[in-house]
Amino acid sequence: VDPKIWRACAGAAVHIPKLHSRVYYFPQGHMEHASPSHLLSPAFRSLPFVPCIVSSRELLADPFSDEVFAKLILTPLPHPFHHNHQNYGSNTGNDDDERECQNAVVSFSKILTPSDANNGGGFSVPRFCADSVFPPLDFRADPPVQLLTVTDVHGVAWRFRHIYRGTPRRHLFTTGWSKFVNHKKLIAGDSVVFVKDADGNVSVGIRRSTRFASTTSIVEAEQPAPAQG
Amino acid sequence: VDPKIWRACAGAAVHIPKLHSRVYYFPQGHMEHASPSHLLSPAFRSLPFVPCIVSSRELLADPFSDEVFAKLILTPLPHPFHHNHQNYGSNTGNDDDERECQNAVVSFSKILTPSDANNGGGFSVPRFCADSVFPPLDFRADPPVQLLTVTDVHGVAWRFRHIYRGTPRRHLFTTGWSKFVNHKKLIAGDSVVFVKDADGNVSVGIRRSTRFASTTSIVEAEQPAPAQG
DNA sequence: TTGTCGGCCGATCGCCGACAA
DNA sequence: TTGTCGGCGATCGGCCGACAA
Repeated sequence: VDPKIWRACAGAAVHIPKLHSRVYYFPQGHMEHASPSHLLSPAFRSLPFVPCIVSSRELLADPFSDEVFAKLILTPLPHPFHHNHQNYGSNTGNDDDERECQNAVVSFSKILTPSDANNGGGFSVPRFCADSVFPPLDFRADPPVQLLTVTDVHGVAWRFRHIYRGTPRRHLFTTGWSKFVNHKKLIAGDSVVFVKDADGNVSVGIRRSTRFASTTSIVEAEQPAPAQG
Repeated sequence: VDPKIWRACAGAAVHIPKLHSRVYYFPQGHMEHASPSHLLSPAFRSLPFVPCIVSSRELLADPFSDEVFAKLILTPLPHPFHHNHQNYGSNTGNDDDERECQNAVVSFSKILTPSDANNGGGFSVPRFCADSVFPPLDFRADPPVQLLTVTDVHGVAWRFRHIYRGTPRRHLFTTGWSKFVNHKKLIAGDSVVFVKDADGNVSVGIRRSTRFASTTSIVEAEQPAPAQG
């Protein structure tokens, strides 16, 4: 998975330790989050924490739900960390892919409204997103319209008809949007993330709202969110 | 799963040993059919066959594909079979459910034509099926029509509009058929099996044609098959 | 007897500007 | 600036008899 779109989907608050960095593994915390059947060597289970090295690091996306996650392999260190050890890696600063992300990358996320997710078929493109992420329209045309190709986390290409119309004028996705919503099984409250890289290529990621088993809608509580990433 | 519809789906050639009957387990044959990861005790792997008792027997259907299968648990016998042993069960004759199936049960199977599986939405009901399996229509009506409710292997009810119309007259399923085809993901070459029990209740089962990875259609080769079960 | 086709009608999809928040 | 609505035109699903195999 491309690190730019991965990072945009995960959000700015998520930090994944870089390769070869030193981390502490907390067996107790892991046990609480993992499934009950998760097995852990008894030698580690009783320790409060285990010093480790990140020996493998992959940014992945679920092939069905598109949800992003990281796969880390931690190798226990034979001895606790010692200050000023010569083989220390750095835990601070940015990873290579994080640095790359900050380099000439623009992203924008929007929580889908009921109208966006409806079978009505359209998507209201916020003005800022159209101006800063998508290729500029030819405003001499009436109405200005273009075919936009974006790629998802798996590299699959999706095409949206991007039009600027209506009174007052606004940016919209029409043809192609409904197919995307249905295929990704998006509902109101989910988010879409558009990312433009340095070459002007646009990617799209999705972030699903946490859906409770409760019958009450949580869409209201999810509404107020910062739009720009 | 109801044994009547299970047997109709499996076909007359399929024989499942009855409970408590004696069977031979062939490890080599099983290994060849099972997935490579299937584990088998080394104690059994080298034997040509293992005398067993059928200690559990269930007729099941895959919840997604509707394909029927049997789950047997075989308990190895400590010693090879001896003739005239007092605890011998019988391997011949019919199981209880096979006997039940033969009792006042009528079934009919048809391989779906392209027209049956098309999105056109209809199903040509063969004359014999309409006469012998489905409840009789009121031929005084013009056209004769009724709403037929059938249950699948999971006990889910499906409703088909059964009408006798056209020139020349023929039996057809219209409303409800397309929904069934799409939900079961049926294609031309697959079969449907209708079963009427002694109480006149109608069940429906499906049997999928073996589909090869090859790009050539196998529909032609599958066509000539006996219709009545 | 029954598989396939073209015609046709109604339902749904989805594009549109109006309007208001 | 943008969310929702009603209108309406295009498309599609699916019911029909004709016809032939």
